[in-house]
Amino acid sequence: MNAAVDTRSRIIDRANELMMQRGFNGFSYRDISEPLGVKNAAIHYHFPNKIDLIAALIQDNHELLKKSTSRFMENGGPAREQLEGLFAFTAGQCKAGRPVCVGGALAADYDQLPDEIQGANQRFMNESAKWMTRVLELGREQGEFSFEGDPASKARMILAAIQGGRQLYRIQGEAYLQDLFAQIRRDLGIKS
Amino acid sequence: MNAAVDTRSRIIDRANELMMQRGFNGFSYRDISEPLGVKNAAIHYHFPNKIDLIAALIQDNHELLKKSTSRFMENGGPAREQLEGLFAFTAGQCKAGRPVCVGGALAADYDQLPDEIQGANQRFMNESAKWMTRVLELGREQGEFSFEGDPASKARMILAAIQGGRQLYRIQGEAYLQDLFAQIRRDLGIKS
DNA sequence: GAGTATACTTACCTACCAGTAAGTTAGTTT
DNA sequence: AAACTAACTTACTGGTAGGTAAGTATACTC
Repeated sequence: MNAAVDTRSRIIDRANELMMQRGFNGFSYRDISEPLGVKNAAIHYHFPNKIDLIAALIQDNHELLKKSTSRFMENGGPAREQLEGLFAFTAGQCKAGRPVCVGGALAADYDQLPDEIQGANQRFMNESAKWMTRVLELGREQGEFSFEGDPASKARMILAAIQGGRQLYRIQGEAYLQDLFAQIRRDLGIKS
Repeated sequence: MNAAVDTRSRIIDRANELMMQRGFNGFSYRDISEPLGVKNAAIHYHFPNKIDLIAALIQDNHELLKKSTSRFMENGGPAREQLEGLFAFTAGQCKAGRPVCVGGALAADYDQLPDEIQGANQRFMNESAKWMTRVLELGREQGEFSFEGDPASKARMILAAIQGGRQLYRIQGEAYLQDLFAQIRRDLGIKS
C-alpha cells in the first residue's frame, strides 16, 4: 500500500503543478505519467477519468488551506504577518511556475466541468474569502490596518487583485507583483 | 473579396469568443468552422496555424482598445465616466460569456507561445495600464477621485482586481463583480 | 496454501487534433 | 477567350488525446 499511496499522491502533485501552469486543457496524462515513470493506465487506476483527478486535486488544495488557516485561527498571530504570509506564498508560487491558483486555472474551463467540481471550487473560494475577511477584521481591531468600509468587501477586492496579479505576473514580471503588494499595504493604511 | 473578408473576420470573432471562454487549448478548429458553416481548411487558408490566428486576434483587440481610448483622449470626458465605462464593459463581457480578457486567457498558456505573441500581449497590457493611469490622474486633477500614492501603481492594482474579478465572476456570480466595482469606487474616494 | 485485494502494466481502441496537398469555382485581368 | 488569382472544399495524414479490457506481480487473509 505504501507504494500505492506514494504514486497516488505523486500523481496529484504533478497534476496540481500542471493544472496551475497550463489549466485543465493544457496537459495530458502523458505529462503526468512520463516524468513519474508510470504508465497512463496507472493514473486511470487511481482516478477513472480526468474529472476525478481534478476533484481530488481541489480536495487536496482545500485541505491544505484548511490546515494552514486553522493554525492561524488557533494561535491568532498578528494580521500583518498573515497578510505577508499570503504575499510570500503567492510570490513563491509564481516563481515556482504556478501563475494561477487552482480556482483560477479552472475558471477558464469552468462551465465544462460537472456540478460537483464547480461546487468544490466555490467552497474553496468562499473559505479563502472568509479567511481574508477574518484577517482584515483582526488587523483593524488590533490597529494594524486602517481602512474604510466592509472588511468582507475589501477582502474580496484584495483576493481578486492577487488573483489578477498572479495572472499578470507572467506577462509583467515580479516587479509588478511586488508593486501590487505595496499598493495593497498602502490601501490598508500600513506604513513602512 | 467581400465574402472572404467576411469569413476572415467571422473566424476571428468566433475565435475571440472561444479564446475568452476556454483559453488557447480549450477550443479546436472545428469549434470555429462548424458554427460558421465552413471547413477547417478555410481557417488554415486565412491563418496558416493556430499561432497566426491568435496573433491576428490580439491585433484585433489591440486596435479596438486604441480606438476607444483615443476617442477618450480627444474629448477628455470626465474620468468617472470612463471608469464606469470600463465597469460596464467588463460586466457586459462577463455576461456575454467572456469571463477573461484575451490577455488573461493567454496567461495560462503564456510560455507555450512564441515571442511575437508574448510581445503583442505585453504591449496590449501596457497600453491598458497607461490608459488607466491617465484616467486616475485626470480624475484626481478634476477632483473626482481622491486617493493616496502613485496613480500608476493604483492603476495596476485596479486592473489586476478587475482581471481577477472577471475570473471569479464565473464562480461567484455577478454580485461579486458589482461588489468589486463598489469597492474600487470607495477606494477612489467616490461617494454615492 | 488457496483465495482475494491492491496496484499496477500491456496492449489496444476510437475520436479528435492541427495541418497539408491537390483540386474546384467564381471573379478579375489582359 | 485565355491566364491568373482569391477563396475556398475534398480528402487525407501522422500524432495524440482520454479511456478500457485483460493480464500480472505482490501482499495480505483465512
